Amino acid sequence: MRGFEPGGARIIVILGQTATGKSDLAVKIAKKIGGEIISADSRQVYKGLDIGTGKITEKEMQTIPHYLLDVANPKKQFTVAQYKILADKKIKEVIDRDKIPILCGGTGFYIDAVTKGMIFPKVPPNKKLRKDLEQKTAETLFNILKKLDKDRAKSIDSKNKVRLIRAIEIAKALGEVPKITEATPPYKFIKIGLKVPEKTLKRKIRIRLRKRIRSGMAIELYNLRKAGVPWKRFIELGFDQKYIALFLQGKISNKEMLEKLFKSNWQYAKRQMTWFKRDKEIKWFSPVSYKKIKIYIENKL
RNA sequence: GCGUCGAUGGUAGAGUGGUCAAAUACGACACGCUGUAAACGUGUUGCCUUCGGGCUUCGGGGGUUCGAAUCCCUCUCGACGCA
Repeated sequence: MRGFEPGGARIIVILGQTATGKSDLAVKIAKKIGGEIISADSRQVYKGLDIGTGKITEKEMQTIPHYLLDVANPKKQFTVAQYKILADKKIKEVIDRDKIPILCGGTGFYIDAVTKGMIFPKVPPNKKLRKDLEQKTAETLFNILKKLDKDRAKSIDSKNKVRLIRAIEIAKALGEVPKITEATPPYKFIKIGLKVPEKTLKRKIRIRLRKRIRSGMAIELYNLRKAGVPWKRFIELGFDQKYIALFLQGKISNKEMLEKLFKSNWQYAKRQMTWFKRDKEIKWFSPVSYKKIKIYIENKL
């Protein structure tokens, strides 16, 4: 720990729904204030998933360093806990270089993991146990958890199998689920949210989709397939890759694919907003009011 | 023209005399989330309500019945078959 007092170093966070122009803004700001960008996107971490996830291109980066892109193998599952570790490290590095970290992305959970200092229990996924537990009903799982850890059982969503399984996994490994903890990070976060009217956003999503398809989103996935990523995995990699994979396999028509792609993008955008809405620290701007954003940031720095 | 089958809530699609404001899925809307988060889960989804209920719905009209989305007649539309 050197140099900065708690609350001293500033980190800019740029978040918002998909297709609102976060990446562009981040680059602009970075150039202005001497920042470096740390992605907060749960899909762009994967190598080879470029067009389909809207990953920024080399050219668009305009020489600004971007981190936490292409850090994971698409065949393997990447998780928040891993992200959190990598992000913390990168932030520190950037600050040590006297640059300003700009956290930019649309994955609310990843952003919170960093900005709220979430601490994840160090229990890696136990594949065998999970497979076992997956067979059981939510009710059964809930009862198992109750026996292992009453406290966690009280707060958990008793119908959510994914959560229940993880809780049991932790409880089995540690004897109990550690109380949810957050350690306030030693930074000050300036959270900028980009918001666009519903109609505009829908249009933007449409336009972007068309562009992605034209740029060869399907080819990109086809290449992943050839590189040995199983079709099954595409479903987990995200909606764009899911529906394109279904199309490539001849399971849905072109028309159906386009409909699903748009719908799932839009639904995602709404879910993102549900997440962001709760964070009262976010200051919302229209992506076109760059000047206002700039002034806001400069006042906070 | 004759015959058969069909017409159900935003969509698909169950229901074939009461337990039906009508399964289920999708969509829509809202919400939750501490190692899958583009994931996963929850709630609401005819109208009104003092949350007890009340009211109007299953192509249109008419009937049978204590009671019809369900049975009968008829009309409209659609699919198929025969001419």
